[in-house]
Amino acid sequence: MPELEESDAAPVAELTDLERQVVDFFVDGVRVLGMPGSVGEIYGLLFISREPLSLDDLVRRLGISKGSASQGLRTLRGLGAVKEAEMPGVRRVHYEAAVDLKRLAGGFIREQVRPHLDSGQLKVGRLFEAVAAEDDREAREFYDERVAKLEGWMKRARMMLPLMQKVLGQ
Amino acid sequence: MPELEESDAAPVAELTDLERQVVDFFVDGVRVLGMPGSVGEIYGLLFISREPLSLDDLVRRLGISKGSASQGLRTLRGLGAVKEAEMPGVRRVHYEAAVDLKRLAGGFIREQVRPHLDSGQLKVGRLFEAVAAEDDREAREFYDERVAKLEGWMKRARMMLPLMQKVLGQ
DNA sequence: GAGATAGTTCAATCAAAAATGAACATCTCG
DNA sequence: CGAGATGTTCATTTTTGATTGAACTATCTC
Repeated sequence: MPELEESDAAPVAELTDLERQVVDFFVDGVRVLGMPGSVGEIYGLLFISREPLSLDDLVRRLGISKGSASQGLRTLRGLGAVKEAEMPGVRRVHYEAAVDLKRLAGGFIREQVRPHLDSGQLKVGRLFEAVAAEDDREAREFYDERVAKLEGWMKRARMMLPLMQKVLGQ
Repeated sequence: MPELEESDAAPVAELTDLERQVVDFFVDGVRVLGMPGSVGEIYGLLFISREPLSLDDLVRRLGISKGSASQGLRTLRGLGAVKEAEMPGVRRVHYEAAVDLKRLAGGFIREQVRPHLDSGQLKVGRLFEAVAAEDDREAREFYDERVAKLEGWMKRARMMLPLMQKVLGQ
């Protein structure tokens, strides 16, 4: 007794159990890193696919919109998390997951971490200026100590980056 | 020529320029770490305050609801990012910012990072099971290699934690 | 122990972020 | 060319998650 067929959709292979689990794994992963779930879906499916997939493959298999897929691929390209596969004679471009952790981490740091650290740096500079404008000496000393602490925190955060690269790389 | 006074609100000291900047700094900071902005507001104001503040102080100075303040303080307590100040003869409990980076990082790792790593660990285990159910030998080998890679990534992520503690601590 | 004071909870509201999909390029090759 | 195929953009819709605020609990004070 077949259920009502989905009206007029092209027949699309459901994700296998394994694919579903991997996709979900990466959805969670990228969410933790502050990125939209669709990016994780796309990367996850590419990661567990034995052959490169086109944008249209992703749309059909994941059931997401063309817009999401396009935007998600743009993000992944920016991170260096996908590579275009050479497919002679095939027009449509196909992607595969980049699986070099060092490169992935590098991309993430460059695109998502560095900008925040840099703008934080700037803001600390402005904080010191704001502190200098304080008239009361005792207050100014307290504020100065706190902002200096903040500056130290930012410095340590920057120290983490190469260290991360080291642990993750190779 | 004074502007129209705010109707009937209790007179509340506006945040100073410095306070505003520090609060904004921490709002951005906690957002990057995936926490609600109000948590950053509260921690930021405590961080730059020369004396401990009560929940009600936070509500009035930041212009947030009692609910947000209560919930935000709960989160910060969970992280070990605030301390209750001893104030003999004062009923209402007052808080001050904990400013030991090692402790802050430890709290963040314990509350926000560890749970994700643990659940990821579990999921990788289930992935290996799903791979084992694959019939085609070639496919199974490919999947197995990929999931093993994932397992390796998780291991490296776990290696990062003590390292972070080390760089940030002391 | 009655009334005030302090703080928490949680259903309802609101706002920020993500996803959609139609319109718009840009190709490709017959 | 020009007709299909491919991919991007972006205004709108949807979803998610944060915030509010009223009701409630617990605790002090006299």
